Amino acid sequence: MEIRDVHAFDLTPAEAIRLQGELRARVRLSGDIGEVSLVAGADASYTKGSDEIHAVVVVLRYPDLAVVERASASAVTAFPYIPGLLTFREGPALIEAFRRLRSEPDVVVFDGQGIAHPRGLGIASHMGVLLDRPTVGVAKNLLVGTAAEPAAGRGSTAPILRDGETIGMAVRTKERVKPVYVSAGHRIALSTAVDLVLATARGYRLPEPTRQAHLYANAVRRGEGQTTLSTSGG
DNA sequence: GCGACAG
DNA sequence: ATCTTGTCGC
Repeated sequence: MEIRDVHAFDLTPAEAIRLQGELRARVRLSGDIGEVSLVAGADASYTKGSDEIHAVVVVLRYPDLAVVERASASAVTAFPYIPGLLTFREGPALIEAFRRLRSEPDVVVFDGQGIAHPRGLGIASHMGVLLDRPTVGVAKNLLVGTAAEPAAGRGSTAPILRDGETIGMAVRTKERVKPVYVSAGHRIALSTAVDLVLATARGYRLPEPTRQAHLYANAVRRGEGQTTLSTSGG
């Protein structure tokens, strides 16, 4: 993907928090993503004891969800994991993976929060602004806010509330299985984000874009990353 | 001051 | 996130 600006990541936690305050003003919570033909999933895997990170982006064709491209980038993280500052740890490697991507996905699903974040700038929103592309946050756990338990059936939802405001939606993607927490990332409405998650979740708790990204990230970490129909790197 | 805390 | 086998439940 084309990525114009050079973005700062080498910051102290205090500087990172200040930058988030500036970037959240650029997040847009609306926008018609139009006809989706390519959906991407982004994720990262780590090597046990080291700070080696393996970031990947997997592009799937919509609606059949066939994988059409994979890109990866491995690096040594310079930032520790601090709740609320995840992007400063995974962002650099993810940006490189996107830089190596040839296709232009219509929307990207991230493993983590969108605006359901202490400062309204989870990894999906942050990356959305940097990539200037529609993004969705799909987290396995909440960072802020609370949500009631959605009904047991697939497709049931319950708003993620924070100070009486809806910042996301708990979505049951699979019957009787713990819901995922969806929040708008950038250039997308929450309802559209929820629709996309349900439309791409087929048989598993996690939607296919993130599920495929998970699998590929682990493969890359184990040195089994393909090159055949994908873009490799690292 | 005491917990909570995406991946 | 990662370390890890079998096991209980739908």
